[in-house]
Amino acid sequence: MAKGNKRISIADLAAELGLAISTVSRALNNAPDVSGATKAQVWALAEKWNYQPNSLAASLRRGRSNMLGVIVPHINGAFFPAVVHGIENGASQAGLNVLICQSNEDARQEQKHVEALLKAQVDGILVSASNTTEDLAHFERIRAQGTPLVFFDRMPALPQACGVVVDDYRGAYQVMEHLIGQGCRRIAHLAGPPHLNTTAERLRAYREALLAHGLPFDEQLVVPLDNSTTDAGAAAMRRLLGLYQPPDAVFSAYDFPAGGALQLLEERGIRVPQDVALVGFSNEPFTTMVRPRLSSVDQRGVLMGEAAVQLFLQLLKRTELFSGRRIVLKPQLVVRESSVRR
Amino acid sequence: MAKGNKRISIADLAAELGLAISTVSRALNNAPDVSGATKAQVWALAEKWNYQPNSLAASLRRGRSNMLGVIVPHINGAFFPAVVHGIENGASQAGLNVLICQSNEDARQEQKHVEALLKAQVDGILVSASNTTEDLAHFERIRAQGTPLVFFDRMPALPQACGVVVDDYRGAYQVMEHLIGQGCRRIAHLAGPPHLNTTAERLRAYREALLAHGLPFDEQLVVPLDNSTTDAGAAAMRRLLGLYQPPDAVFSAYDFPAGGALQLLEERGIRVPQDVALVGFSNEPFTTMVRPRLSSVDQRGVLMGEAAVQLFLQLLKRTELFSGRRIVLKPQLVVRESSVRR
DNA sequence: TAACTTATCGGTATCGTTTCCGAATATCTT
DNA sequence: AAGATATTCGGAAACGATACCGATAAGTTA
Repeated sequence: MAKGNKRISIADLAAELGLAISTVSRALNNAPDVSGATKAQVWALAEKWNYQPNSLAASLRRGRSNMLGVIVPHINGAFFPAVVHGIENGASQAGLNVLICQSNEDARQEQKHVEALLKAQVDGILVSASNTTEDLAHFERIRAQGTPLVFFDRMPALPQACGVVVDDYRGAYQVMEHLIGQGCRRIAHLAGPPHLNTTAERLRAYREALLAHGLPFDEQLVVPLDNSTTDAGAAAMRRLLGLYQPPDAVFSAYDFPAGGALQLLEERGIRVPQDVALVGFSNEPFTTMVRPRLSSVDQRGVLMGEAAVQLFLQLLKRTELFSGRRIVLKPQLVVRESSVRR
Repeated sequence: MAKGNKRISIADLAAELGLAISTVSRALNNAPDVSGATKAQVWALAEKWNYQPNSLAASLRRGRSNMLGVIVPHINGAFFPAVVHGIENGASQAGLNVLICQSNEDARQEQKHVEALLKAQVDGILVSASNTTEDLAHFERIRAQGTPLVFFDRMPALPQACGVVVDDYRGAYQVMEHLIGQGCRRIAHLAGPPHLNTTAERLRAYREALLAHGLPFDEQLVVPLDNSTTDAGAAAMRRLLGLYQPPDAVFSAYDFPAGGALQLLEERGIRVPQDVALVGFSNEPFTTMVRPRLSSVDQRGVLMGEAAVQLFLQLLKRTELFSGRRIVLKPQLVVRESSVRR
């Protein structure tokens, strides 16, 4: 072992081999203008001395850090972890490290994370916007810096934003057709935030599917959720049951509130799906553990993450070509006991 | 705006103000040997030009990157996301960025991630070992580099490893005392991997609690789980039900298998908790959604993450003082319907 | 008044790479 | 055999910041 405990650099290798630093550098990078013989020498010594390149220095010189910044609202539930997993798949294939940040549905934290990521010189930023994000200045700033930016799932209303989303409208529409096909005529909707593209689309599909099938759209049947917890779902369900004409089906924009609604219905002795059919959204693992099993819509998390990285890589090559480009994934309705009437 | 689209450096600021680069640097760092007047100048211009320090350059020079590497087996379920959340809390307080990697319970991926993190010059590494980690060479390498290393939850058998864990023995022992107190006399255990400290401790507590209460230890009642899924739990439960003398209680080392066992018992028409009492481990959110609600043990994820960062910070100051130091958190038994007999 | 602190700032080496450019040798043309 | 082209390597300038050391001016002390 050379140099005692100190970390060794290409200068050390160069000195030992009597080569120039630049030659060692190109040898390690397998450049074409280094002979095979010297490459072999360099590689051998690097191996022997366990040389670890200082990626900070390389990044500084190159101008890029080989790091990908990711901002998610949270990593609870199953969806965002799945996306993160997909991102890591794609990133490791491309030789990129991934910096993950949680905004906790807080716009201020999101801004902070954007600043931090830009300061850390990430090569690109992948973000799913928080619930509370109204001001979009920090996203503009990313573009201004020339850093590739791609959204996933939650896309803010930016004209030329790139991103990959699931076709929420289509998924929700399938839910509605399914419920209507099961004979439900008075379908309620537990709605997410109206300013989120995802939940807005689900609501739009809810409405348009009703009208398309000659069913009335009753505003009383649309209950906004304060958050995506079981409690919020139970509260919303309680309100629906207090109606003069309660619904015979509930389509929830999220799974956990659907679970909460299920609990309340159980307490009240209302049968699911016979009295009230129930469908959620996200296909959380717990949907198969409750009784009756909860129908839901799968959002293709892993696929979404991988697609987001692909889009980023394309953006890296030719920014202008992919401006405004968005990839739309097909969701998958998973029908279970909670919505099947016999 | 100056310099067109280019990112500006302290050299630009220095040139504009007629100062030396070094002075600008110290001004920005609020060094004591810069006058208040010039500091104000520098800060004003930095603000006006939206100067963003290049942390790569600073890190290169300083020798530390302000980044914390984290390796988790996965971010499914609720526990590890909670830990990650705690880590982010602690890290952001300390001004550190967090690099999160998933090993997917694969020792090879874990090694890869260690290499990547070391190459990325992280200031420290926080890791919960994978299921399949036998060879510990990559952990030794971290120590050899002088990089602080702290484990959480899953700790390998390294003599002087630092880490923060939950008292699995205590938690499991409480479970057993609870079950015995409920009148259960033939308690089975769905066991996790024997080479993991966590699950090994749970098994040990299972055994010792039995003996301490004068109950026999029957090897047939200990069923190893292939993984921590519901299917594995159902399979294990099936095996238990095939026994000549089936158990009257099951303590599962994880929640999801407990959920699977619950499903199977329901299918067979076996009442929980009257015929078989059931307790899991991890306190997953779904435990409150199934019927009967599942008793479980909370592992204090957020707290664990924060404690891990604290331990890292101490390690950073005085490595030698905290060698072998481990923080032990108290778990919390949460009793629900699945284990309460009346 | 000379010497000595103190406050403030400039110059420069350095961190470890990459990359451009040019030099030296070797190989290939007619 | 002389010039043209390829191959292989070395030198040196960056990248952007930090830190050591020395210089200058002002204030203090004897």
